[in-house]
Amino acid sequence: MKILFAGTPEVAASTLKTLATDPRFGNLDIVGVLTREDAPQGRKRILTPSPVALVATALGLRVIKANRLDEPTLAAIGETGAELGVVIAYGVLLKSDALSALPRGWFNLHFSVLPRWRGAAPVQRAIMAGDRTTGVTLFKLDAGMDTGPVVGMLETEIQSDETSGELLNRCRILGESLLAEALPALESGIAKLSAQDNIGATLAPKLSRHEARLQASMSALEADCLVRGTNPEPVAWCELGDTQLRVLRTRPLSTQAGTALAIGTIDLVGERVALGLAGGMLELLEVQPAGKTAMAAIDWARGAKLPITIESK
RNA sequence: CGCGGGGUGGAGCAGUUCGGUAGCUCGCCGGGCUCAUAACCCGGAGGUCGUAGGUUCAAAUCCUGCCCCCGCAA
Repeated sequence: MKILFAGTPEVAASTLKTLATDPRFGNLDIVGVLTREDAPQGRKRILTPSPVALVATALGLRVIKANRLDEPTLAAIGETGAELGVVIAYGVLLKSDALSALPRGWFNLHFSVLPRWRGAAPVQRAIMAGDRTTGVTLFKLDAGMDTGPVVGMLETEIQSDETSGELLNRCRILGESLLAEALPALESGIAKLSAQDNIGATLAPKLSRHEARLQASMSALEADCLVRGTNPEPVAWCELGDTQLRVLRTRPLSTQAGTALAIGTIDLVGERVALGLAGGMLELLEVQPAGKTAMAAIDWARGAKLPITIESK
């Protein structure tokens, strides 16, 4: 089957590589790869191709770079002869004329169990909300935001110490299994699509840095979910005087008698570095001071002048 | 030329303002105490202070160039 792959970030690039090289997808013919245009990256704002573009180029695939599906782009897609589109985090909304550009339609691999967490940051939102399980869903794109009929889904438990980066990687692998099952079914026409039930739908908008700020008023569990959900992007942080501390790894700490810390205070509790919150204590495991590389919290504590108080808003 | 922080034994930091014996908390090695220990005590190894040049009697510290790491902003 001739397919067009559409995606942009690292997670999509990994799956593209699998689709192109794994024997499970042997009868797949990737006739084109659609990805976002090169974008400035990093401090020096160097124009960089997307991870998907890099992988596609390395695989010798035809690459179409576009941030909008305008006439020329649709024409280029048409020239590939693709029958079906596989979309993973492309980052561009497809409107009706684009949706009808491929005879068999577009199928989006989404990293949540729809209709929960529709939108750009499903994995992060699931962790931040304290969900016990999540998964991947393959559905046919329609005009709405992640609202199309579902081809299939696979669920997985969220580990209590799992970060978004780790969970996303597991979901990626799950998603590849799902595609391995579903693509042949779609090709032969035996796949059944079932409409989403809008009851229970939640939105997962992109995370802002502002949302990733640790608040002293949180519970230890909430804060831990925030830290895990925002790692590796945009990363939880707190303010220490005139500087900021990024908090990469934490663990809720059971509060024993006599060990409670004042709310908003970071100090040593035995051999552990802990942050006192309104709802319990949060052990800091890995942090990154502004201007430094990430380090074990205990190492940071050695050079920091503890106790120290975080500022809240 | 977007703003800013940083590079000092294995780790994290201080010392740089005002040039003059390499410091602190750990780790590591050895010894001691202890029923025992991540606790405590004693001792020890380990550093051309990112790099190249300059100033100076003397540079981690002052001057100049370069390399590398990172936060913010986009």
